[in-house]
Amino acid sequence: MKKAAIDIDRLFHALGDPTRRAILDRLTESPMSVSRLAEPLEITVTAVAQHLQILEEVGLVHTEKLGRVRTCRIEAAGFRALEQWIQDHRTAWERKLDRLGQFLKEEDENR
Amino acid sequence: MKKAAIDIDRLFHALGDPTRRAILDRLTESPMSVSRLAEPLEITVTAVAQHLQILEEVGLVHTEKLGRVRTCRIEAAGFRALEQWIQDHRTAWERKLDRLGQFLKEEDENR
DNA sequence: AGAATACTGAAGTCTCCACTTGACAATTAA
DNA sequence: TTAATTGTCAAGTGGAGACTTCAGTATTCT
Repeated sequence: MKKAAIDIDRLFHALGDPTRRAILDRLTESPMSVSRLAEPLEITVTAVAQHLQILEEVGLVHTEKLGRVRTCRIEAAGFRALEQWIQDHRTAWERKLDRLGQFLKEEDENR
Repeated sequence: MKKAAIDIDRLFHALGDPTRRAILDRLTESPMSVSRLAEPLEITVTAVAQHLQILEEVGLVHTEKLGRVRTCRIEAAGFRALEQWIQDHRTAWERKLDRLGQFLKEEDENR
């Protein structure tokens, strides 16, 4: 009965948006409120809240509301899931790329 | 005058689609023609070709046409770009997460 | 040559997604 | 208490993107 597994689909999708990556970079500096996050981005607070929901769903951000302020901070789970995916694929990838290595040396004139 | 830099936006976007990841996984086994790639996926050859174009643009796949057959194989550049992005962000991320560590221990009862 | 194979290009459909607006709720400040 | 701040909810708009179909081109097979 674990936390819902992080969906790699949604993870990549979440990271595919420049605004969301900007939010993450910003939160890397320090935790921050929603409206504070919205300031430099030229979009509505509502839009930022929507991005935050997505980021939270994939475990890249954690938020918590105290009083009227929702404080957002970065979370490790999503990042770890991404690293895990890469880990899982690097092996197969490198194996393949090694096999290709020989193959490509034979036609090395076309680069 | 280097190759057009791989756009991290497009990279994440490319990897965000399950069909495209399936194509990649498939190509990890061995190089393959477009129509061969299309077989197990339940979509048109045209659709697969469109996916391949995207994958090629972000350096995850390399294709080459000989005669009437276009052979597709996996390429390292995109994968490396992804690892690079992670590398660049892990530091900041971990620094932040460490700082958070102390903070979170103090409220460790809510998990 | 004629038929099958392997793709390509253009155009259309349909769904999803980023973002907005506008109305509202809750908290804090004056 | 009134006003400002901070965010939330519901609904709508516009554009991108994952397909499809159909018509065409080049190559290989018979």
